Amino acid sequence: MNGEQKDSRDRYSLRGRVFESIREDILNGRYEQNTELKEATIGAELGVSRTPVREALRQLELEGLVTIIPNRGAHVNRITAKDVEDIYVIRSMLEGLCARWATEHITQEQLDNMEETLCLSEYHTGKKNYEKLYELDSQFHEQLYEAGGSRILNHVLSDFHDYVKRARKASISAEDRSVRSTEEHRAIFEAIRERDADQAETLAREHVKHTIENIEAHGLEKLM
Amino acid sequence: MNGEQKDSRDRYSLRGRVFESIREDILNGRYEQNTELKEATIGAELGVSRTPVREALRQLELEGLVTIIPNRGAHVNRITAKDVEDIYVIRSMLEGLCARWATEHITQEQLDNMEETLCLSEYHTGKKNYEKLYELDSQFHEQLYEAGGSRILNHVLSDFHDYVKRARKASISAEDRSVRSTEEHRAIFEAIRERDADQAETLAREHVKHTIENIEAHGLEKLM
DNA sequence: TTTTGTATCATCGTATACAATTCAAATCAG
DNA sequence: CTGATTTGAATTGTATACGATGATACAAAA
Repeated sequence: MNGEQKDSRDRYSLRGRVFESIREDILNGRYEQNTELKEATIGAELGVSRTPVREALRQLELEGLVTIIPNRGAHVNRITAKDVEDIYVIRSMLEGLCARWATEHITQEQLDNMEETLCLSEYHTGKKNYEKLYELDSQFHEQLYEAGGSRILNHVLSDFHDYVKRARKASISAEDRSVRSTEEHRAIFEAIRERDADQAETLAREHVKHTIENIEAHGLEKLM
Repeated sequence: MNGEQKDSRDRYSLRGRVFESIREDILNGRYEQNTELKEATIGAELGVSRTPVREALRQLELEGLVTIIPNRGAHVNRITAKDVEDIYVIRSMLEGLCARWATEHITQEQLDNMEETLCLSEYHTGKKNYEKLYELDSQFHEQLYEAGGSRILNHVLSDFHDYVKRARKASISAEDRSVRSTEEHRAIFEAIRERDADQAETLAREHVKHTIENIEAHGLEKLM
């Protein structure tokens, strides 16, 4: 069901699979806050030894999704409602910046790919196929991050994008929002294609702001 | 010589020490780009087995400081001049946001701690003690990040702050810049204390912008 | 000469073994 | 009964063993 995957991540090694598995479980809210993650237990559940589990936990610690107390163990650090709010404020600024940079750097091929995503989005918006729409929304933003041409900015934005996936999923599944969201994507794309950096930046900022407003209107607290 | 250390990082375990060691070496530019990092070699150099080295390399991979090709090995990913430029643009926005949030959240105790740092900075600016000044500069910014009250924002800003440490060190070691920088810190602090969020945001943004301008004036390329 | 096959070797990926640490329950002194 | 101490089970931290993977060199074939 889930094709999304950062290129840098190793989905084939056991460690990579364990990492993705625990990460998804945390980001999808399948653990209570502070749930203890025991190496042996997780290893047994996933049918691997402690070694790859340890490595995965160490990576998650660096991301802040897990807290490790030496000699005591690892605990889940959920993304809180406040985290989501903070991320949206930060993303609003940074996606604006990214759209600006994309205006300066984007290639014709990247433009074509974005437009293809956009067309599919418009099609599935009509069909109210929210599952697919979420995927396309992710894809549009990832293409934007790529087009920004900054590995640093891409890195933080991609992480944030993952962290708020639950909120984004909820948001996109409301009909009025999905329509507006797709329209806003189109507008951002047009501004980039027209090389209007100011407009692209403004639209991208507003788009992110509208998204969080929609999420909060539907109740962020009860989501997280 | 180096007291700085994120609380979350484990400096006592072998893995923690290996992680910090390699990370410092990369951030201080002691490796060529794409240097191959062999688990056994590093382990031998630091007198530990491959296990903690592997865990450290996996963490560095997540940060983007190392690229791991499955079954082939780990390679150094240096921070490039472009990365530094990008980081300063991003930091300019985010430190502004952080100063704004700090204005809303800061406690009296945090204000007192910042002022103490500031006094020491002013003292050592006069003494031209650049080593100490760099440390105090780091401390001021970390206190600001803490005062912002957002673990998410703190996390990204702290990482970025580490990533540009070489540039920051070079910048602070120029007399005119060190004086100006300390003055700007003082101004940001006053704005926060006076609860003037707009002013704090503007000053923080400008401070970061001035820093990168100074660095570029002295030649960023040859630094990295 | 170029290509292809194969042996060898360095290195990684994972499992396992063992040491160190923590926490709590049991024991003991007062 | 209280509080300190000991003991032991559970868990993590580190080292090592072993199989798997991919690189390299060189020989055989085209």
